[in-house]
Amino acid sequence: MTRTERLARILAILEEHKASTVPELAGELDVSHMTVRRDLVSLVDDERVKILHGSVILHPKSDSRSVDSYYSLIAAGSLHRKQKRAIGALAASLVEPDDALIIDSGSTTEYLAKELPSDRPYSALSYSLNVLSETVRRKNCRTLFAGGVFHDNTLMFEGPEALDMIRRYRASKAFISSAGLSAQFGVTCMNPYERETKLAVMQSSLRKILLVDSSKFGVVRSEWFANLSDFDELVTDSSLGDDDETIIRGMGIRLHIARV
Amino acid sequence: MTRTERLARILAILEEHKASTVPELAGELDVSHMTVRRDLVSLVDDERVKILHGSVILHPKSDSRSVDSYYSLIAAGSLHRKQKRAIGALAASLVEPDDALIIDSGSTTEYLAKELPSDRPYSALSYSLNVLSETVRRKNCRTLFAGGVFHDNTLMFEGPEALDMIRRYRASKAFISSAGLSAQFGVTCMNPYERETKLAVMQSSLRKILLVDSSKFGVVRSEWFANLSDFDELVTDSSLGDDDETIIRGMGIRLHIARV
DNA sequence: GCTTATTTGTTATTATTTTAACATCCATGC
DNA sequence: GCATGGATGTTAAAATAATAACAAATAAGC
Repeated sequence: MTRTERLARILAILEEHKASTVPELAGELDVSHMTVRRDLVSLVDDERVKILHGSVILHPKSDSRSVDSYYSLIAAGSLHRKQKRAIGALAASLVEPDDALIIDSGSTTEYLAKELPSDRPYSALSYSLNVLSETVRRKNCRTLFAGGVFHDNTLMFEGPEALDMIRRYRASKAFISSAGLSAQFGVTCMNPYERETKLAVMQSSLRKILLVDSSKFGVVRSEWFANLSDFDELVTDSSLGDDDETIIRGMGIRLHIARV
Repeated sequence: MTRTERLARILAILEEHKASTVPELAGELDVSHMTVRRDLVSLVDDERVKILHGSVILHPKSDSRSVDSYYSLIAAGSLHRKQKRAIGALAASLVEPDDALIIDSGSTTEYLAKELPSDRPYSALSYSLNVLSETVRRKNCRTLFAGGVFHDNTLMFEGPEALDMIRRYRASKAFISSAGLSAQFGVTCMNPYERETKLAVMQSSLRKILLVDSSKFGVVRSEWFANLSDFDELVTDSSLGDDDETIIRGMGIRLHIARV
């Protein structure tokens, strides 16, 4: 077994058991305790693990994998991470005191939820587990949730009652994400149930704010739910092309560009 | 500082730092290392933490924890823990393949949710965050959720849409908890919104199963939602008095007693 | 094939933690 | 006020882990 394999196995064991000891790892890997120790210091240098006298755990920073990530769409290797995070942070800064928000599902809106301000009061209606996990823990945020049947690939809940709740609600701002947008074919998503929900959100919201990273421009998916011109604002990242920027501004949409 | 406060602070510190040591905790809590040690063994007995030589971490099982306990009603010092856990486990064993469940809010039902079987398919409708966190992670469980406005003391969601959803649903079994029950004054809870929800659940469920630890017998709270005789089964712990047992059996209620 | 460098193992020493026994403090009831 | 039981603190001995120095094994270069 190579050294690299050993390091990987150590991390795997820690993932599973949360913690371990040098003798335990030495037994498991069938090497001496000194070898384990030396492996561990190299993992410590990389900030992958933390050593307490007598035991090893995953580094608190990288450990976000245990539960949080269960309720998250943001995987380690997911695409356009930096862009999405920047977009989320910029969008969060648009929240004003006493706003009534609707926050759509998706990984970009999850970043928004993570960055939500904690110094002013507002309400937030959502329907996906990843957004919910963030809003419930904020004291200054009144959390509303539209339930339904759970879909475990999108972490979203959906059903007639959820639509009713959204239709009855009035949002001052809705943060909506999409899988594709095109000047010609409009703004599109992947599933019929997402479409239904987004349609209801568009109807109930005063200002409609689209959150998309620049890779979505020109992309068309199967489910249409709005025209680009239906949105009041758009938040994206700085890789946006000049043509696209001209088109968006030409439609009178307020454009926010997050520098990455 | 009381012992209970100390236990809670230890758990809080572990939540935040993932791990700690006896000297560290002793310094933080300003008590001797022996006191910390004795606190820790009691937490180990409750399976709340795990001790490795030289360090302490949250127990892997309850570590679903880092985030989870944020969504939990089960605090370190909460009362009748063992009884509730035993009741939850026994109630979970009543779940049969293809059951359509409604799971009420509360700490007893949280224990039920934690023990839910993973070897058979069923649906579970809930409306509280602690139950939700458990059902969403089970592949074999179809999760339904009745949304609404979030109440952060009970971790429960409530509103007209939630009631609609419950009323439209048909459960083969409902697991309901209560804050008090009395042969004379019926089964009671604390808040009007809990009452509304529980009433709806009673209406929509074929078999109504009450989960209460024995300390609730003879207790009357402000909000009535059912008579004892409205329930088909009752799960409680072995400290139940003989008189109460006779009354319950006399009503034709199937009684399950969890040995602690 | 030999030498050299790198990795791994062994051992003894040092430091830390655990355990246990006993002392002290504090609250409670008589 | 005094006695009693529970919780907390102190101390020393035993167990376990960390460190360091060196030996052995393996891999790499010539």
